[in-house]
This record gives sequence, C-alpha cells and structure tokens, in this order.
Amino acid sequence: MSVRVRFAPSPTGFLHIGGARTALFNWLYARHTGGKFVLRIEDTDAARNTQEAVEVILGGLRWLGLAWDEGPLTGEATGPCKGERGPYFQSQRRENYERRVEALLSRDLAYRHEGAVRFRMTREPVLIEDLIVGEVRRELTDREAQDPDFVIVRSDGQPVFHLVNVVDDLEMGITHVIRGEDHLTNTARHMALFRAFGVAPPKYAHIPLILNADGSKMSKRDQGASLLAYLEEGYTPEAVVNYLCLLGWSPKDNREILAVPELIERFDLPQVLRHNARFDLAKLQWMNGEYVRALSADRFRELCVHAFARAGVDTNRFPLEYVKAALDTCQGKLRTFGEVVGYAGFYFAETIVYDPVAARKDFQPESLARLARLRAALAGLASFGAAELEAALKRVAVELGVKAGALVHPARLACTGQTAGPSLYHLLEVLGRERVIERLDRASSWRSD
RNA sequence: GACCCUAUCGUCUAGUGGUUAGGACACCACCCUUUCACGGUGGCGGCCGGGGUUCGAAUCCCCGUAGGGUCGCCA
Repeated sequence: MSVRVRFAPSPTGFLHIGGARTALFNWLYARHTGGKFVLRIEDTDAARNTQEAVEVILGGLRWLGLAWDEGPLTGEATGPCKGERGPYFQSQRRENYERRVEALLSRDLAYRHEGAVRFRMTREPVLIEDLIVGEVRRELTDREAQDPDFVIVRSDGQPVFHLVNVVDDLEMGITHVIRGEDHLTNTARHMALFRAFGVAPPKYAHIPLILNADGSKMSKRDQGASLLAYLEEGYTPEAVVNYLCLLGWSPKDNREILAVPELIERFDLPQVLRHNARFDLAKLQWMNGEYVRALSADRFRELCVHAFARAGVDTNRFPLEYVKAALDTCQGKLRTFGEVVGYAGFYFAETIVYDPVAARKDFQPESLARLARLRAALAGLASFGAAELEAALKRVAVELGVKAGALVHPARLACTGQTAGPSLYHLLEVLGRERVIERLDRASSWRSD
C-alpha cells in the first residue's frame, strides 16, 4: 500500500513554526517512502478564512520547498487544484459531509439533539497504536464519562472539525496521520468515527510540540512563532528546514548540517522523539550562518539586496559594480540577511551615524589629529586599492610612531560609524577616495557633548 | 477536576544494564587577526526526586514531582 500523508492547516493568515514542522515531517515521510503529500485546506470556519490567508500557507510551504503532490494551486477555494481526490478545500466538500452524516444518522450511530448532530461515542477505553508514542490506552475523562457523545454538526448546519477531518482523511485515502501531539487524545474520537464508517483508521504518528525558550506553549503571538518572520528576517529556507528537522528528530550520529536529499533518505518515524523541544533561536542563527557562508556570491548578493529593500534601502540607486563590490566585502560575515542592513548600511547612507560610545573613545583629539595625517596620505595616493591603502596606513602609523590599530579604529569609525564591519582596507577601496575623504573630514570636526 | 504524553549539560540531542555519560549551540579563556565574523585549542556544565529489580542502573518497574497536551456547537 502506497503511503499518502497530508498537511491540513486552517487558514488563519498565519503559518505557525510548529505547523511548518508538521508539514515538513509529512513531506519528508512522503518523499522517504515514495508516497504522496497532500495539502488540504480546513476552511470550515468561513468567517476567518480568506484567500489571502490561504496564500500565506501556500507561500510558506513553497518557501520551504515543500511541494505538495495534491492540493490547491492558488488561495482561491474554487480555483485550480491538482490531484484526483479533491476538492482540497473543506468549504467545497459540503455534500461529502452531509452524505456521511446521513449514513451515521440512518444507522443510529449519530442523533439529532437541539438542532445539532451528535455522535454516539464508545464508552470503552480506546487503544491507539501510535507509530511514535507507542500504545496508548485512552480512558474517558470524568466529563466525558457523564456524556461521551460529541457534536459533529453544529445547529447552524456547519460540520465540526472531528467529522470533516475524518471524512476527508477517509475519502482522500490518507494512510498515515502525522500531526502534533496536541491531537493525541482526540484520536480516540477519530478512530471511533472511522469505525462507525466501517473502515480501519489510518496509522497515527503524533509528533512532539515546539515550545518557547522558557518551556511555555508557543502560541501565535509569541516571538518567532511565525514562519514568515524567518523569511522577513533574512533566514534561508534550507537552514530553517535543517533546524526544524532537528527539533524532535535526530539522525543519531551527531551530524547537524544535513541537506534535504540526505534528510529524505534518513528521516523516518521511529526516530522521532517523544518529548517536546524548546525553540533555540541562537542555534538557528548559527545554522543559518553555516548556510549563508556556503552560498554562491550571486545568491548572497541577491539576498542582501532583498534585505536592504525590505529595510527601505534601495541599492539600485547605486552603480551595480559598486553594490556588488560592497556586498562582496560582507561575504562570510553574516548569520542572517537581516543583519546586512546594520552591517553594511554605511555603503548606502548619505550621512553615517557614529556609535556614541566608540566615538568618545576613538575620536579623542590625538586620534583626530592622526586621522588628519591619514587623510593627507590617502588624498595623495596614486591608486586607491586595498593593498595600497593598507601600505599607506601602515606608513603613516610608522611616521606617527603608533600601532596600526591607533589609525584603524578611528578610520573605521569615521567611515562606517561602527566598530565592527568588513575589512577596513577593502571597504575603503569600495567606498572610493571621494567618500572616504569626505567622511574623514566630517569626523575631524566631531566634538563630544 | 479527570484523562493522555514526556523527563540526560542553559538549549537541541547521542546513549537502550557495565561508557572517564559523547556531540552541537550558547557561555568563558587563549590563539589567529586591521574590527567583527570564521577557524583552532582548552574550559564550565547534565542523567528531576525517592523506592525497588539486578553482581551492576541514565537505561527496567513503582510512587512522587515538574512540564506539556486534551476533555468546545474552535481547528
């Protein structure tokens, strides 16, 4: 039997990082087993579902590179889809639910009550054979013991999650339900529903949840909970995928950096952990840095330009060669592209802002006097290349009887406003004589206040 | 309140009865170096607690404790 898994998000206008990982695990499992990955939109709650909200999900999955074999092609519920088991929007599957509810009603497996339809839930404990958690014997809670039945169609006629989820999984031929552990205890209801429809339930695999750094539940509003935020802050999808994989799954051989083909080859359900994991931004940043460093020069520049554009800096105002040269001095220095704006913004700023603490330290009168000597030397340089600049600076340092650092630090601050940045000599070359002289002159008139 | 899941350095994890409990991130120190980053070397740091089982428990069992989840006419 060929594997069919699905990701079934509700379009809330938001793609949770935990949801993204659920999608990833489903996708990896499908690719690993040669099965199909289905995307189904659970838009039963019409009020808060919009086309844009669906696009957020599609965009997020596409960014991560999680291509679905079946499902919507656009955010429009009545729009084009691929796959033979559609529609893939629950809002378009109304008749399926009605037909199934009728079947249950006719066999007295469900009943009408105050306008709603309720399912006759089994009173017996339900045994769940979970592929990750193992065997779970789910007993009724005290509230359920009083009335185990549950609503499957609301009095307004809208079918409820438990019903639509099961009907769709059944009709779409889903073989493995890989979802968050928050659904584990709901699974008893779902299995009972499958049995009521006369079919064996799919296999279940409940994956642990992703928690905040402090161990609390990561909800929508928490920092870093939105997948989109990582796109916006300049992370690469490869790094996010790699990091997300390592949350709740382990290749078990101490490897950390794993490319997608390798993940597909090695990922499997038995190695999924059983305990929740906390989201560690510092590790993601490190991992992203690993990927950023491995990027080609072209892709690196492209992503830098995007980051600047998002920050409102239009690098197109500058000559292409200048932009390329400027960004090339940042290669290997960044962890995320969001950082490039602060790191290399001085290349594209009219007037730079000095780090106040550094200015008090590096713009002492004696430093400014040395800077004046450096300015004179640089102004007369025949060639403004990094090698010549370095030689000139060191020559001036010798003449002044100071270490190179006594010139390097004030010069860096004067030209970039910062204490950290690209190689000084290279950034001076890129900036060019005119800008450099201009910035050295401006620094010379700096006064503490 | 009831039910379910879980528990190894701060974090992510390896470990499945005998290991000096390993790795990665973070942190600290030193080296490299024009800054930063990278890289290198070293360091700090852990089996939640208590009972068993066993010649021997991080590992198996029980009880606590803690964290998470669920018990909706939300998904």
